Amino acid sequence: MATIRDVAKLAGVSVATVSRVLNQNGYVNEETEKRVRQAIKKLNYKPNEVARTLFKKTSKTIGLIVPDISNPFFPELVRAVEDVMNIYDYTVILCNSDEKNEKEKEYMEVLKQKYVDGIILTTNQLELDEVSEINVPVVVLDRPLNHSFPSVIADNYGGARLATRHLYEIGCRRIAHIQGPSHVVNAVERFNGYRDEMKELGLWDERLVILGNYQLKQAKEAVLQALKEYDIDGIFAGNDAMAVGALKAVQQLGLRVPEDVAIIGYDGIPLTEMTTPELSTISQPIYEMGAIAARILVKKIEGKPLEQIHYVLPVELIERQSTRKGERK
Amino acid sequence: MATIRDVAKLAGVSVATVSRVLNQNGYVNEETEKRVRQAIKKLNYKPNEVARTLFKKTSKTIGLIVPDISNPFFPELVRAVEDVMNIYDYTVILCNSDEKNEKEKEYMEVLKQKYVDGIILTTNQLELDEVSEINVPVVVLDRPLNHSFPSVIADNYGGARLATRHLYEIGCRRIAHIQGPSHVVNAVERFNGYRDEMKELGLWDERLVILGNYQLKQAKEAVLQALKEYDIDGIFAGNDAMAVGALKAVQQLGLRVPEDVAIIGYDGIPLTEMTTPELSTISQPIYEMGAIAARILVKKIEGKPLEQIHYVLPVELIERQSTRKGERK
DNA sequence: ATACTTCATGTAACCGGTTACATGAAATAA
DNA sequence: TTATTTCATGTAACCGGTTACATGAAGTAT
Repeated sequence: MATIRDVAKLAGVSVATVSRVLNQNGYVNEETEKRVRQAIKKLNYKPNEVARTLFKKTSKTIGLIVPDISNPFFPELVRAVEDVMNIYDYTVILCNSDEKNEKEKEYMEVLKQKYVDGIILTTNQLELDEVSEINVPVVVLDRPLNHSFPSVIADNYGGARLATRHLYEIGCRRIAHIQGPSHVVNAVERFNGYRDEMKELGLWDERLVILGNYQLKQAKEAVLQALKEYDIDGIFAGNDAMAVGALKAVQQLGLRVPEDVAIIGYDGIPLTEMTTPELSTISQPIYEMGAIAARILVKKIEGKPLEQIHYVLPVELIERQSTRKGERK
Repeated sequence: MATIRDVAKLAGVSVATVSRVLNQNGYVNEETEKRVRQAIKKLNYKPNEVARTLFKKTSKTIGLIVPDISNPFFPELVRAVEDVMNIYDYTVILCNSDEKNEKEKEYMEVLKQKYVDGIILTTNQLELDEVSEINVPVVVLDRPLNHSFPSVIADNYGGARLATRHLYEIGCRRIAHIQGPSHVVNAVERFNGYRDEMKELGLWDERLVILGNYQLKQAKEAVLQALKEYDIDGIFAGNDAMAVGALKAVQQLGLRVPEDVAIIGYDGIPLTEMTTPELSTISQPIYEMGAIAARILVKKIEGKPLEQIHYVLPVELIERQSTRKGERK
């Protein structure tokens, strides 16, 4: 591997001059520049990013901490972040935290030691004091963490009300909700939206709340149970995976979707188009969330002012077969 | 941020001694070590990885290049790589190539400049000369690239024969194959397996080969077309997404799965359990593939000998409703 | 003619670690 | 008692870039 000193020697100039050519700053004579560029080409010289990082204290690298990339919500988010950061010549270190505080903290530490220029974080866990001692730009994604950091989330509360009202409008009156894990903030907000909408509709009945953990299997079991115990004609699942679980439970009991039980999910992951019947869902602008978070982070890194600190993106009702009006009795 | 010199000063020793304590090499007096550790704690000193990397030429970071993380085959693979590398204290830079030669080359270049210790590559494209000039350990994953690099793949050919024979055994005689894109090596191998098995069964008919591009939508359209033109009673899809496309096409035409047309996919992604009927598939040990690739890479990085260079992992037939024997006429 | 810019380039310190080498004390061997 | 090891620590070069500062030539304003 050629170094800047090799280039300097070959071109008959000092390293400073080579550096000037490389970074296009300072004065360099045209002829000299030509010689330097030739030397660079001849030696196939590529500047060592690590040396540059050490001096400049900026690595053109960011950290992205997600709970679990194999959870189908995250790949698109990660992809968006990578795409945008790539445009700005940043590279992305991917970290899976499994929502574990310990892993998150370890990763934060490692990322800092590697001089990442910023971190995008998807978590509920990190407590204020821990995060605030981080002297690296941070953007919080998908889950509202706390005040001080810029954040990008979707309108969980509003989306939940939308889903609930939709079920009501197609004729459901006994609308159950499969709740996500209570330590996940957005799951709680969705529950709140459901509860408030149900109260407003005069349909609230706490027995219609089914506990889920965002996983298909557990949701399926829970719904099987619930369907036996209570009269239910609509299910609003806290995420799409649980909606599939609900779908399977309903079908297993020989009930029809949406005729007997209508189902709507939440997130809008591609999966919802693959089931039969296709699932209605509240679609979050997943890609856009990732892209915005990335753009905000770049701005913070570059020290530019943010027009806005907290982004709450609108969600959208996607009506598919699992809640089709005409198909309900 | 405290540096090693701050620690040295506080502990009243030289930087060399601090470094010795940090790296547990060389002689250090017990008392001295204690003082140094106290200073480290007091200053909350964390060594600067970048400086270390510059000198040692090893960054404890690897690059992972995949076509597209939002393709549902890859999240699990990526997760496996990250998990294993994490154990060995490596960090993973994720790159999406979209199978584009240009992006791959750019990423390779950037990764090298960042002194990554190794690269895991999922590609068909990179030509021999380009890759061989890379002086970083490389492991090829999922797709056989060429001889010189260690590789981890699953038995595509064998899996395809297995799938085809399975359809035969449950009674299918007009077995179609939805082929993946011809520039993807594993798609070609799956096709070869299908073709050879069909020939051996005396069922080969090239009109039964349907062109797909690994995407659901395109496969659905192609299958709709094919079902109208030819008599087909079984479909072996080159991947699971296309199997879902086939399922939708068959259902749209009012045919039953598996009674009229049996369907089997390939890959074994979680999605196959979410459809109705659930999809039979040839399951690749996705997580294991990623994990093995990561372990091989670590060995190469550490200069240890590999027991084996090319790993071809066995695949497994997962029989679900879409090919259930009893349910076929 | 003198002073001040602008242009062009080089020297060397610096970023924050690691380590080869030097130095010397204490312990052990001959 | 002297020679050799082992233990303990420090000095300074090095990794490969960047840049503050110095130097000097050429151009131009006064």
